[in-house]
Amino acid sequence: MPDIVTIFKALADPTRLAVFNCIRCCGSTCAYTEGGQCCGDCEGTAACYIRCQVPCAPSTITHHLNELRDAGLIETEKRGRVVYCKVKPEALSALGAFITGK
Amino acid sequence: MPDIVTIFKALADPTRLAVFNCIRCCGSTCAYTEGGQCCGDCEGTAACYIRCQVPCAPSTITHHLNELRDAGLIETEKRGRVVYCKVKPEALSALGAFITGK
DNA sequence: ATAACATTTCGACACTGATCGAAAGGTAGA
DNA sequence: TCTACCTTTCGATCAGTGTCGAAATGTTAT
Repeated sequence: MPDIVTIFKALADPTRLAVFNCIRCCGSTCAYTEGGQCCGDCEGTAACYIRCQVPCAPSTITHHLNELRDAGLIETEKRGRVVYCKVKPEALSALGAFITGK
Repeated sequence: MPDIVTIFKALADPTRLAVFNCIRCCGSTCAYTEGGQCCGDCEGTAACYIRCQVPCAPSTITHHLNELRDAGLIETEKRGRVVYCKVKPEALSALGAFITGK
């Protein structure tokens, strides 16, 4: 269980926060490269999903996904050549605990 | 009203988070340099309070207090040569809104 | 097998920011 | 006024990290 500073650090970059929100708004699972079920922009396409929402190089996306995973904010699962992500509710619980003063 | 990334950034440093927690645990007001009412370590003394809890140079404390204030996390008030700080509940509310998904 | 595609690794670069010491600015008390 | 004290400003240093392109890895389809 990562500490609260690590969680804050993971969310303290605008690009990475956008990636996190993107994963989050897809519901429980989110295809890294499949057409999105949310926001509509990528609907039906097979092009990169997150990259469409958050324009930056693929290697940068990988970097941010690693940071989010290491902070315990998301889980990733690789199926074929596509990575699926979902938010870990425990991390949000840790944030909630911080707000209420533990 | 500062955005959520700014708030995360302000809390993403261990030293600054310690400063914030120190201010927070004093209740609504906290003397920067007066003896503390919490934690006990500084009780009765007139020496620097926050610096006793968070050992670093005075200029570093000033820097972190500025960051926290600019992020809307605390309010500061100078009375004489002493700075008094208190947490702004609105900032914690903004964090709560992020957790619940706005 | 070969091509196309999704992702990762690696190296490099630029920028941000945490930290300190020295000096300056204000304030309270002798 | 003079002194002691709390705080801030300034400049410098140094580590961390966000970003990218190129190359490598692994997977699916032709």
